[in-house]
Amino acid sequence: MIHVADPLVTLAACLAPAFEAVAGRAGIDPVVRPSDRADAQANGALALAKELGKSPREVADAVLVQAKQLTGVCSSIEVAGSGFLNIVFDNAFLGDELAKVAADERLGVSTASRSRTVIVDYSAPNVAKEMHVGHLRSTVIGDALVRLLEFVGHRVIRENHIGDWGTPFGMLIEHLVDLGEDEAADHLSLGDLDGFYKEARAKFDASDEFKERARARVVALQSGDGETRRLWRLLVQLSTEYFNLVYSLLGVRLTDDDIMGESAYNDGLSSVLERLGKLGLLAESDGAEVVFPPGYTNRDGDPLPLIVQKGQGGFNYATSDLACVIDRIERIGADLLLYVVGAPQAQHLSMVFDVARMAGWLNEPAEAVHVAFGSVLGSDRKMLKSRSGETPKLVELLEEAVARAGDAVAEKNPELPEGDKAVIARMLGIGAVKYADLSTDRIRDYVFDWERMLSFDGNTAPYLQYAHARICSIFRRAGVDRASLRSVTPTIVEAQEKALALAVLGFDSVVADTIEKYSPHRLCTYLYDLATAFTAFYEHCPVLKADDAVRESRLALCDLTARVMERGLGLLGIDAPEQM
RNA sequence: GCGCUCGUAGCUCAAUGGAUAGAGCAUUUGACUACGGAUCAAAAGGUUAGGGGUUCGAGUCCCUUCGAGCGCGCCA
Repeated sequence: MIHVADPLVTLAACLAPAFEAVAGRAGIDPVVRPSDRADAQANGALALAKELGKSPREVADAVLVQAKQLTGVCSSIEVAGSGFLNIVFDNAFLGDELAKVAADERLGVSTASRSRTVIVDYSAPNVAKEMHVGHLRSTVIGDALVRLLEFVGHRVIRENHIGDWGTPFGMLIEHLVDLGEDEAADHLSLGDLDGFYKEARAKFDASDEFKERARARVVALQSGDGETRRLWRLLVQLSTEYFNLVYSLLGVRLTDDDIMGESAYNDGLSSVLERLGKLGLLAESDGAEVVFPPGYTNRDGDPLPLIVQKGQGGFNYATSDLACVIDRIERIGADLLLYVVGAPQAQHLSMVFDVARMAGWLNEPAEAVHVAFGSVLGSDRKMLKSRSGETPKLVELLEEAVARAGDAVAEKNPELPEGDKAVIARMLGIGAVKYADLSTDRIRDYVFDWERMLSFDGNTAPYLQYAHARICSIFRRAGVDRASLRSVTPTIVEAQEKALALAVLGFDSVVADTIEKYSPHRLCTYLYDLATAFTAFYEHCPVLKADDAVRESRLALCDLTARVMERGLGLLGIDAPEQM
């Protein structure tokens, strides 16, 4: 495998010995950062000055004297300001690095030093309930993380923890019985899941007789009654068929094989209780079996319990979540559990993880991480609502995105064949929605705005897709085989070429950084910067009009940019059409 | 009441403890019969909510006040 490092990483490795020689000890970080005054800067001298009892500039000067092995990597290195080292990369070095990336299927992205078995728990819609924007965030962020983690070589297991169990299923099954199976199937296959749920709920609230039947049905379901189980499976099946339609429209990789609903852990629930009991972690509180993880208090300042068995004897979601941890670690052998779940559940998950650690189920190096995200807001900065005041259905939102993108494509590029138009509209519309969701720090709430996300200007999917399509158009005009450009060593001359080269070479680092923080927005920001660097290059550096050698070099840069853009968008789950 | 998260330009958002806090919208000005104008350049716009502290250096770390959102025993 060809390993190509980010020039900043190479530089840091080259500078470290010089810093260590000056410091007289190992383990010095040169603190290499991007710079707006040079290609890079090393700030390590400032931190070292106090330790050595010298001024930062003296230290920087000393490092400079030691740093002779930088020839071939840098063309200039100088001390500036209060002790910064400003570094300019050698153009030939950058060209060689680009050639390595061009020859690499992975575009220079290295695989993880330690491959882990990662569970990504995401999407998690509820059976017989509509998918809404909350599921959008979990699904889109989770899907991007899956793609990123797989790309760097982890064993990734997708788990869709659907809500397919619990007391509501009594009323849902009784409602299904009332309607008749065929009628209910029609109802649900139309995607009117909320209607079905609401009708059941209304009957439950209005009729004592229905309420009684629903309760009896829950008991029958939990005791494994055959006919009840069959009806339950029918409900689950109708719902998952509907989910699959949404996933397909959305272009995420979840399938029925990834479903691990709450019901899947039923058999492990009593064992959770038993094991906690044996460990002496259980306490009895108001008739319930609970665990008190330290550090949590309720309104009255009393210790807050995690309830693992209700006063009535039933289990709840905490029990199921613990069974789930056990399953993932003991059966699957996972060492990283990612929960792509909304921020409001932070305390619950934190308590579950703490209890799992207390019980010894979740030990180093295995870890569980809550990949939390904020809410989707309307322009009023309140939870997004449709005009009628309801939570918008996810499918309708996606369909509107595709329709709006279709209008834009029809307007901007009327010559496209109808069939292509529909395909491209879907890529643009879905891409826009996903990118809007992924491009801001996930922990914050974000404002949903059709016009902004579908704009061809600014940090949006259509802008990035356009940058990519524009490059593809250059190749059509040039009539070159893109693959033939991949053995070319680009010649870096102009400042815009160099800026683009540095952007391309930074792909490896940004992928690693994105994964380390579980923050897809870092990759988004990078791709936007790449597109910006490309347009500056494209503006200043003629490609097709240039002389042969320069033309080939610039075409190679174009090819690399397009490949990084397409791969980067692909890691986010976003398509990059060649025309739009 | 306690806890968690957030607070950055008019708006929407960036910014591994590093120099002068960056983009995009919107605003103003300019370039060019255009290698896809779905373009580019420039200007203007900031007490990083307030106050203290740590540090050579703080939007970033700590404390505190204010504001917003969310959570806090048998729903998931």
